[in-house]
Amino acid sequence: MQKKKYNISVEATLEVIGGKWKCVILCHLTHGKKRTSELKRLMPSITQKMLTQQLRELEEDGVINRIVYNQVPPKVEYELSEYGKSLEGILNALCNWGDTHITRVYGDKSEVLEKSILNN
Amino acid sequence: MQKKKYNISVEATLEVIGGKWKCVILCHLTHGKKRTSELKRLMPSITQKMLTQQLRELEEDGVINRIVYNQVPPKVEYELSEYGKSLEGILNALCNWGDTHITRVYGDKSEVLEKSILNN
DNA sequence: TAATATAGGCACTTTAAAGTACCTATAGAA
DNA sequence: TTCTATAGGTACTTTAAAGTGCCTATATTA
Repeated sequence: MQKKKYNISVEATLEVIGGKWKCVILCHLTHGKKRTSELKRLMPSITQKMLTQQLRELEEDGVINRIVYNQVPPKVEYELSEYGKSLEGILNALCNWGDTHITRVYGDKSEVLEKSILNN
Repeated sequence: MQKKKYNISVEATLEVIGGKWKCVILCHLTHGKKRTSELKRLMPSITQKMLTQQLRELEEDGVINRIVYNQVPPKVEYELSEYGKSLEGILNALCNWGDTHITRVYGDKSEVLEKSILNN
């Protein structure tokens, strides 16, 4: 692995949880282990390819575990690894801040949050 | 402003602080007010265009204040707004996590962090 | 007098991230 | 026997993010 130079340590964090999907995936995993298909249902607009790709990268970085059950049709679960749990505080804070921000900008959350998640 | 639908509230956070530069800029601003040229020096690899663009967007979202001094050559300062300060906890946590992660992955921080910031 | 520092704007190009389409395997149910 | 659900893989295309190059204004300094 080639040693990259960072100008500020937050850059290292962004390499792990940056991008459009990783924080979303990790936030869902803070609520517990999830099958691939469950994640897909929780993120209706992610494509199969992106989901698999992001999960692979998160696994490579050691923040999630991939649990394969040897059965057909296949069953694979993902969960935060012990190391990934060190991100839980950040992930919850990111979710909460977004929640507050939505209220600040739009007033009524129900107008911008899909019904499916209003009861979270 | 068109009302976007979010499937999870962290998406709203990412609209404000997502991308390659915004967290970095905000992290620097947690250490206090900074002139444009200071930010540029702190982020040697950002281009003038990206810096200005990201600062504009952060200002539009209400997380930073732009302070213009009417003088020549121009002097402009940026600081976290009151609202932006609600992100301080997250920003510090992101920096700290990155710091730990670098140690975990590379062992010796001095090999991957530019000297200029090792004494931060 | 000419160079410098400052904080940008704007048109264009490049690159990386994300998305689309189509493919695999197989147990069990209809 | 055909269909469905599951968890992918792969080649290709599109889109959005980021970068490049060149431009402005003016007080101060060398």
